[in-house]
Amino acid sequence: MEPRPKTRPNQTHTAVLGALSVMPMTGYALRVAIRDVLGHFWSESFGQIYPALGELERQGLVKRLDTKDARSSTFSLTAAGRARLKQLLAEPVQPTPPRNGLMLRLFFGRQIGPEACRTLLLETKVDAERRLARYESIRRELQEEDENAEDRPYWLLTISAGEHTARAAIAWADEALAALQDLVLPSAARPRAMNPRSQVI
Amino acid sequence: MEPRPKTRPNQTHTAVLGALSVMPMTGYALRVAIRDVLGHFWSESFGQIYPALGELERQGLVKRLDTKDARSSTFSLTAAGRARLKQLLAEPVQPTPPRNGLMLRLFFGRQIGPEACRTLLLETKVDAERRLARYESIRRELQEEDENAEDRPYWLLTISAGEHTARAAIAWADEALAALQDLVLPSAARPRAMNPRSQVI
DNA sequence: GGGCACATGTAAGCTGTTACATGATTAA
DNA sequence: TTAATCATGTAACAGCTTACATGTGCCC
Repeated sequence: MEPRPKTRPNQTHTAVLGALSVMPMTGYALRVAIRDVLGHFWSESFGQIYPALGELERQGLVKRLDTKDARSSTFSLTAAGRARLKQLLAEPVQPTPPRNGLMLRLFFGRQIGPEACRTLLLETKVDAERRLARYESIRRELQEEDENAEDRPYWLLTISAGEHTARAAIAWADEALAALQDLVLPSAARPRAMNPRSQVI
Repeated sequence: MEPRPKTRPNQTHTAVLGALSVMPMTGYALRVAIRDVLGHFWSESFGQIYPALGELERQGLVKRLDTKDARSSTFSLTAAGRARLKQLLAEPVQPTPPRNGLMLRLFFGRQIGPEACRTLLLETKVDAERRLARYESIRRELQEEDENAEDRPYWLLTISAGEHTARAAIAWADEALAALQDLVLPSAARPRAMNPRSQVI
């Protein structure tokens, strides 16, 4: 009974090192950056960041600048830290097991009925529209500013992914709402039979 | 210091009760059903299912049928269990904090370079295509069989979501691959400047 | 006879969230 | 002066994964 045969690389480390690769930051700023910039596809809980910084410092991957103000310290990546980041990013993506509460509810939608499903879908659609608007505004901001020109093309890839996903969610919600409509109404009441494919893309 | 002010409802219970609402099953069959049927949007690790069944049995939400074979027991939903399921499904969807390893790698793609990103995107695309094919075949199967006619429209909603998502992933991957191409080649080498929007939908 | 699918569980331990605790600075 | 924001951390614990442990029945 070996103690620990397989340690998965800590993904928090990847995110923290990555954020610091863009610019040195305090722990607090890291939290804000991860929430506001990576927020579309990543999250770190507050209580993870400080322990991670401590661990990374112990390993010599980040170092504290700025000891002038004793109450706050800015961390920056060391050369070893940058190397470690590349290593971590090169590792295969570990797919996170899916857990989509919305789909779970819809799959068992018979138990809650079409009306409740309709509400869920409308919420989903509104949410996707909000997200889409945000992505589009972020894209505009990014394309206007001249900072981080080297990183920008990569950042735009993730924005683009968000846009595609949001548009797909909107199209799906519309289609699903129509299908529910057909389910509730007597079949003859609506002329056009929904062919799911016809709505797609 | 109160002991536990806020207990989030155990989502494993929802999935297990939901699966049992379709048909009575053994723990083993539950695991298989959750993996094969809900697998596109849900997962339960093996070690969760038996403890959950025990807890649900203690609460009188499921009961053991079939004590004829002592080594295996089929569980079915009680009336209380069905009521509890409806209650759980009616609760607001708790959004799971996102953690998308692919996006993390692309966002910091500058560190690994365009070629590594290209590889990631190609893998993503192949994966999405495989998923899309699976969804389409499941849809066909579902539309042919006559079992579970009441549940089927809801199941199709989730299949449809999978199809939309997969198609969006494919379109995005194509667009992203083209954008990377532009990044690598000198700008004049390719006539058409990529306007990300032009490729969308 | 061997391997695989069926079947049931337990134990160890990591990951990640939430609440708690504390304090400085700044804007209204 | 009071609230918000900046700032740093710790403690408790829920949730989940993985590995371990065990056994039967069936098919090739």
